[in-house]
Amino acid sequence: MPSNAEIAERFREIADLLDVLGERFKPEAYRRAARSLDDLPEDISAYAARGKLRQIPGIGEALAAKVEEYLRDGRIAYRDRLAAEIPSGVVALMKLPGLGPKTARRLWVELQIDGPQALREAIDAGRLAGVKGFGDRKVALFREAATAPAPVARLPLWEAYETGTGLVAALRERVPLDRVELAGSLRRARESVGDLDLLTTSPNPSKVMEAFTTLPEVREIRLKGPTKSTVLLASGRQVDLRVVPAESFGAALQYFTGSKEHNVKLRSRAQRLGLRVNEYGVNRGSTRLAGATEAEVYRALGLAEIPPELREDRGEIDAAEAGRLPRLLSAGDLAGDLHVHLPPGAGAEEAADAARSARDLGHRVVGLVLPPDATPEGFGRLRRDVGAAETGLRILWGVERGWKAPAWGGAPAVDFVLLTPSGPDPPEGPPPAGGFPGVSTVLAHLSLDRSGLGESDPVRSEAWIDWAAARGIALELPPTAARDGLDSTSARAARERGLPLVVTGLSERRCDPKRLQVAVALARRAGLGPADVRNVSESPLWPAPELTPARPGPPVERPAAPSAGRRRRSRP
DNA sequence: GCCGTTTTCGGCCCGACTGTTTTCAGTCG
Ligand SMILES: Nc1nc2c(ncn2[C@H]2C[C@H](O)[C@@H](COP(=O)(O)OP(=O)(O)OP(=O)(O)O)O2)c(=O)[nH]1
Ligand SMILES: [Mg+2]
Ligand SMILES: [Mg+2]
Repeated sequence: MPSNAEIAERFREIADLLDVLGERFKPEAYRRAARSLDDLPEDISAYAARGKLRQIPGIGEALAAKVEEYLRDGRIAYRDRLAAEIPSGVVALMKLPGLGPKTARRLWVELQIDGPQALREAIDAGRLAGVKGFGDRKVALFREAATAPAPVARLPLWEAYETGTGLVAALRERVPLDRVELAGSLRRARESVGDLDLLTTSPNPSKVMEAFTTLPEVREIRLKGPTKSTVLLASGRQVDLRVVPAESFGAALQYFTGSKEHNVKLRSRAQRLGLRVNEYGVNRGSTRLAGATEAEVYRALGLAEIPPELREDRGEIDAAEAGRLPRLLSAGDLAGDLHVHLPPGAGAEEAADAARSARDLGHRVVGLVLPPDATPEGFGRLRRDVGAAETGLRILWGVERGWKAPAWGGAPAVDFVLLTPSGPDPPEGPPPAGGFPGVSTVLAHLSLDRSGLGESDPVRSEAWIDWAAARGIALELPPTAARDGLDSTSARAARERGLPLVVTGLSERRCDPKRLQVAVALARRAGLGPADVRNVSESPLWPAPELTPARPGPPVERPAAPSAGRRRRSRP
């Protein structure tokens, strides 16, 4: 859906330009519409053709006209006029850390500074000295902002999770803390995370701030106050810490988890109810109604507690009011992980270790995955040697098979095949030989990634979902999202198509509960419940696809029939 | 520019930190 993204980008440009002009609410109106376009499940031109543009949240008469103009002309005259009036460098100035629309405009209008480079030169030439409101400290800050390297890119969720949990552990080592949570986009399980947001309660906030800002990995202190500090790590990654009293922990967690748009909607709702919501609690006048837990905060607003993964202002507040929030998957629902890699040439010991790691987590089933060069003979030996050594855990054997791999040459059959694509798009023509008939198949290591951030390219993910749906092939939700499988947006679409879905940790040698936890969070973000996920059952396999047999299929050992009530696939 | 179980016009979330401010503006979360 290229035009959705293009129009969203044009609207965001307009928003930035209007910011520079000092407009108050219009910029947010354009950003809201841009976000709606990003969230749209279909190409915007389909809405335009049906005359339904105005039904998109944040699109009214004026913006609908601009969408139509772009679809017709490939440009929006209003944007072009603004862009001609305001040098792009002024927008760049506004985006420097610590500078905003007011400063950028003043620099431009009063001092003819039209970009970061010009700002640095002006400062070095002393042109800012004595200008009202620009004292020495501010000028120094401007210069630093103008010469600092560009801010680091967003981090894929899984990496943010590792950095974040490491940081929490480091902080706990140095100072006693009551409660600590990672909040922000990480807690919401966004596929990409900009900064890390930490919330704590402590009887001694200043001690916590001191410990936080002096952590060895801290390169620079951006802000430091009694309740809030911001630092940059050596990596350039920003971390925000907020400390609040224990009785405000729930309200603060609600605030710091966001999203911003969710918070604004919630607080507007509170206003209507005669209430005020902030990070310290819910209040009516000077009476405090809630604050210790998030559930309390939502209840005070007449809402069911909204899972963090859904807090994006995409209708979840109305759903919470109506009691229509979905029952989401939780880690405890899973019977086991279906994607634990065994190393090349793994023997019985390694396989047994992997199985035991799963059993020790209380799992009832594990999918052990052989590397692509595995052979039926080697697999036969491995399975025999592992034998009945394991108790209380069912092993399902899978093998990764490349698209062009020769068909699996004979018995014994594995329990499932992880078919790995060789290119970015589904191929035309006959189905691959890598799989084989009669065996459940999942597309694995599917890379739909658009930007290296775990977010899928909507066009390609739709193509793969179509391809898999037509063949009864399952799709995978790994902790790395679109790098290796579905992200939450495409998982939502796949669920609507009724595809078999598996939530996996995609780990090496051992079942990794932390990776599984992240994958579950992504599944929750997709709105998936236990009924949508195959591996909630210890018989998680799904019907085998229809692939062209390369040779008569070997006898297939199916330890158990797939559960009843499975969805039927349809041919295209 | 959008939007409506108080509004079709008047609102549009609320607070922390910093700098230069003598009472607050700007930026950010
Ligand atoms: N009420 C309110 N809350 C905000 C605002 N801006 C940010 N927050 C809250 C909600 C955010 O999720 C949280 C953390 O802010 P961040 O800027 O780190 O955003 P977030 O973590 O959601 O996304 P990120 O991946 O860091 O870009 O603070 C705001 O303008 N108003
Ligand atoms: Mg954040
Ligand atoms: Mg933050």
